[in-house]
Amino acid sequence: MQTQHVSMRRSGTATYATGQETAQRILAEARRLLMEEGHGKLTMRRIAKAAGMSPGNLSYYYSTRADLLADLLQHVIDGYIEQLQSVRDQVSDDAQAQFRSVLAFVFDDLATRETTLFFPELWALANRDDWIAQQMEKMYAQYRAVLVEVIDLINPSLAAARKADLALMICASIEGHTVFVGHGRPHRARGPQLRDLLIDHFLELVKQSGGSCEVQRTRSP
Amino acid sequence: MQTQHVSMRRSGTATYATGQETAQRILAEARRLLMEEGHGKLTMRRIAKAAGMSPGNLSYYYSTRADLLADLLQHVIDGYIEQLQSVRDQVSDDAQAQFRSVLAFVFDDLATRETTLFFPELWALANRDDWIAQQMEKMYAQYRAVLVEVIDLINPSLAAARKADLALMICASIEGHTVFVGHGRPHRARGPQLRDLLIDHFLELVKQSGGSCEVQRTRSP
Amino acid sequence: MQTQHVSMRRSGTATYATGQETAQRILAEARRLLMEEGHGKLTMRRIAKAAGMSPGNLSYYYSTRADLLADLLQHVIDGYIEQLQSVRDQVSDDAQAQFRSVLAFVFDDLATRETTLFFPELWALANRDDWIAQQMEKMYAQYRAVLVEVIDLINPSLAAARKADLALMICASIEGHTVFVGHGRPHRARGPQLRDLLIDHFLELVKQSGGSCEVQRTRSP
Amino acid sequence: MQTQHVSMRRSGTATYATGQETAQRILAEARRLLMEEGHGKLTMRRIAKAAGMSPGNLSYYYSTRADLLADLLQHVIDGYIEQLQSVRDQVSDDAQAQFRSVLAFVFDDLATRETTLFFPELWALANRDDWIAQQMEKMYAQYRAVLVEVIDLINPSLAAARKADLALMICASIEGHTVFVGHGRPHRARGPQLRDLLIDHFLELVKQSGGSCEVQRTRSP
DNA sequence: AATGAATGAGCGTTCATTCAT
DNA sequence: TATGAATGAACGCTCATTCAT
Repeated sequence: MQTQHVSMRRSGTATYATGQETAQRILAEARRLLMEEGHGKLTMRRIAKAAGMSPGNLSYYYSTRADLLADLLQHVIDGYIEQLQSVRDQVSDDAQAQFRSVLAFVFDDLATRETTLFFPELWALANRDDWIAQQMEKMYAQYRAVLVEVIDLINPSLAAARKADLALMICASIEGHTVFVGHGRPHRARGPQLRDLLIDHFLELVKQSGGSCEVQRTRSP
Repeated sequence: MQTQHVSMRRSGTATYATGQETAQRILAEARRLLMEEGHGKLTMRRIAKAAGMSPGNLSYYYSTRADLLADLLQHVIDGYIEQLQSVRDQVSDDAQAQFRSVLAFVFDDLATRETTLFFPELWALANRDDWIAQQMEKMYAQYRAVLVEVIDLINPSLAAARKADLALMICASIEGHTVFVGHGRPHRARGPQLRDLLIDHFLELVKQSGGSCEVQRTRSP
Repeated sequence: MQTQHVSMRRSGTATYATGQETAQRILAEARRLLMEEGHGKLTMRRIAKAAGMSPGNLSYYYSTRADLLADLLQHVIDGYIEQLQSVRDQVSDDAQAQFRSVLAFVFDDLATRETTLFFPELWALANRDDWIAQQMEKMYAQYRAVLVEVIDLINPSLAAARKADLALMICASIEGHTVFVGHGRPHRARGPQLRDLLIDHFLELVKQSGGSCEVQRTRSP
Repeated sequence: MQTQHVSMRRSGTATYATGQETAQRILAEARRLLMEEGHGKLTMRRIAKAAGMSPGNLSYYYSTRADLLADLLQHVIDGYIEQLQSVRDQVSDDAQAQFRSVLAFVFDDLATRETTLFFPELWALANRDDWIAQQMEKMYAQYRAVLVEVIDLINPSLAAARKADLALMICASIEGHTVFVGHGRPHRARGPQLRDLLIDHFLELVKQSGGSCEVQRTRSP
């Protein structure tokens, strides 16, 4: 919308080893700053200082703040995707156990300082910037793809659209808890209880859910 | 219906008619700016310009940005609380119908442009500012209090702590949908389906849920 | 030079009793603020607030800051003159005792918080504003007039110009101690010793000083 | 002769030639402004404009006004110390001649435009800022150290504390004349007479003064 | 005699960005 | 690759002042 993002954001080609390292350092420090101070304080100067370089040199790597922000987001999001996939690869055989452990991982992660601070910033940013919204959706799509696979293992008879809806609802519901039981949030102490309550309940829903994704006001008899 | 909220932070007393109008205009424009542009662009100068006044005069009404932000939040939050209470007062007798209509209202409201834009900003702000976090929690506490009452009508046998947990979980889960099915968000089209699916299922959960708030891994007979 | 001071600075005529009181209050509070915060923080707003009135009303009494400052200076200076004269009236007969007590009063006064804070501000202001310089000179002239009278009592044989020079030198020397032994200054503890040393010696000088005001490199026979 | 003082507060490293020049220009213009306009008008913007640069660039060299002020003070004070020491080094052998020439230098310097304008500002600033008070005291301490040495040459029998008191009293007395016989001040014409009167008199005092620093009310045989 | 309301300039400071070296 | 140096706009905020009421 407002900002035009190109896929190649870094202008310093970072062909030498030192340049590569510097590029990594920039993203790492920017990530740290974003988490610890919020995106309002994520200024070029601060990033440059944190990465031990001059503002001039930072703008050699990223000529605009928007470019840096774009790469940073990719960087952070990639990290989450990796984490999620490694979790999924670890658990095995039992479909329900997989379901539980994937959701438990996400729920527990949401209470980390990093995630609690980062995601609300991301959500707010996605409201103003299409590119960010797009990257965010990509990330969540991958997350939901994992969920759909596990749901399919548990209840293959469900319609595809139903599975997608269930995954979306589960994902959204869990994300919503960030604001309430996240790091430093008022109901953090209820986190574990809510996590188990939510997971149990969603598991039941997946198991018993009918084959249609049509609205079903009543499910009785 | 719109109540006139008395400001706690404004130093301009707004005793004259013109002052009253100006005070209203400030909050209205600030609110609009917060939603349209995000809190990063909610500057004193921009608000002043939007309200058609000099920066000096704005700081006659609000001597600091924090004061203005505080009043703005109160203003917006009070609006939500009012809406919620009026919804609750409208629905009648049947407890389950009350449950459905309160949750449906919140879910539908979340898809309005205003709410979709405002709440993520609020969540992000709450991470950096204790006062905002506190006001936000107050608002959600009132919301959940309504939920707890309705839950109590449906299933009085539940332990108090269980009711509180259920209300919290329901509230958090619905809020989470803002980012996915809110205004302009990628899954907005699935909103109605997700709403009904979620509400039906939470209703089931409330009805069948055991009396204890302890973790119950198995719920089968 | 820069500022044009008129003799009638207050525009509010203060014909009513309440107006008179308000005018007094303004000066009193302005004086207090000047002493406690320095003239850099002596703003119209602060004075208005301290005097419990609106800035608008303050500018009814003093339409510009310069006017207020002018009256304030007069006010403060008048206070000092009064004090000095009352001291002189109190001491009696013995000329040398009068000399001692007038100088001791000035020296001790210079260590009060008010004087230590006020006079350097005055000196600095006098460098930029002729009117202030003029008022200050008037004040010091009155002070030195007293000194000259006392010197005359002690050693009438001195030439008039010599008496004036002595008074000026004594006055200047004592004032200089403000910066060193004034309130909160590093050598405050030596104040009493310096005072007595200085007074004793100036007294000797007055007593023995020859009749001419010409430069006398050698005083030996 | 002019030594290049290394700044302690400047953050711009001024490694290039242009940077060096700019740094010099800033201090020079700031000094000029302080003397010409007074410390109340010594603003960052004015300094920047006077030095022909943008406010942004000024704050590249001095990130805060306090830092600039600190360096400026050091700059000016260092200049005075240097001057004083060079004066002292120039005069030779005769102790009394040294005494006369050091005091005469200070007294004459006090009538220069720069000194008359600068020192009252310094005294006023020292009342509000501890750091400034401290630097000022350091400067005067060095000045008095010179005086003490010369006093010691003239009258070695004096107690150390007595010498210190005498130096302090002489220093304070001379400084006090700034306001009366300084540049543009009403009694400037009497300067030379007062200078000689003062110096002669203090020299007598130093020569004849008893060995104790105790108060001596009577000195007569 | 007093207040509320408003202006517009100025403050110190931070910012993204540019460019010569 | 990297730094030093510079710009100009914007930030929140305070100020003296004005004026209708």
